[in-house]
Amino acid sequence: MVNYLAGLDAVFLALADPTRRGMIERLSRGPATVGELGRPFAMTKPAITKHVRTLEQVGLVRRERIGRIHRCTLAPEAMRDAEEWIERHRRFWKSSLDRLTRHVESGDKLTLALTEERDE
Amino acid sequence: MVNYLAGLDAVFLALADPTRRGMIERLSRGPATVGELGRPFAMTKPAITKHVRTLEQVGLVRRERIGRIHRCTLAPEAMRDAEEWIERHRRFWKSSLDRLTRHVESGDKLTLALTEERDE
DNA sequence: CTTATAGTACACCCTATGGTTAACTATCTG
DNA sequence: CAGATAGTTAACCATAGGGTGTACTATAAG
Repeated sequence: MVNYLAGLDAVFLALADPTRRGMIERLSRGPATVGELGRPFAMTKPAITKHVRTLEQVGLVRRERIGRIHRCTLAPEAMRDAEEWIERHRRFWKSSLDRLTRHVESGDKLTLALTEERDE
Repeated sequence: MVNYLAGLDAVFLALADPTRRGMIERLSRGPATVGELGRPFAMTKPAITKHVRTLEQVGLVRRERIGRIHRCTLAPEAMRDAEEWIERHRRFWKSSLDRLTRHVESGDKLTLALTEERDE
């Protein structure tokens, strides 16, 4: 019924890490190598590799090998679904809040608000 | 230097789960009890409790106890930072893509594009 | 009082995540 | 060729996440 795009899980999960968000911020100012992406963070190269690969796998980063370096660029189209999802539910908020307010103001109609969605 | 709001970690992580996104979708159509939130999902009550608590802890859901039921409402203000973060980097995309395109079109200036941000 | 209902707490399991060290491949440079 | 540089792979570790079953609290209802 509700469509849980598997991609949303992955994108939100990728964004839930400060290191990866930092990499995205860096990439939003232009392409960078893996080494450059990792330099600001106090962690080893394999850890950096993993983060970059995560970003690549969820489609947020594209990679191009040039000689021995890997040139990474941001591919923020992958963020569209995530942004749309959030935006959609932030919009619904206002209307549902209005309805709620109406119920609250009418006192004991609260119970109605609670049971109106039950289907058993 | 870069401000990694701890809250962003938590909100993105909360959104990275289909069950919790489903609960938010449900709540965007009006308040609901914990039981109502969990009914669509094939999992036990303690699991539901945990998901709801997660949403509550990151500030996406507010809870009000009425007798033995817990009335949950959406508090999507907590999504603002997340949405803003995404929107910010989706905006930067276009400009950085423009710069990239310029470099690509000029052939061997690619190397320049890769080194221009190094500060060591 | 007794039972059903709403929800939580606790102990536990399994797997995924984020990190490490060590060793490796591949490219660039002297 | 020898060495340095960029990056990955593999094995491992600790912790957190999502789920379970069972037991519990508290309110509602007969």
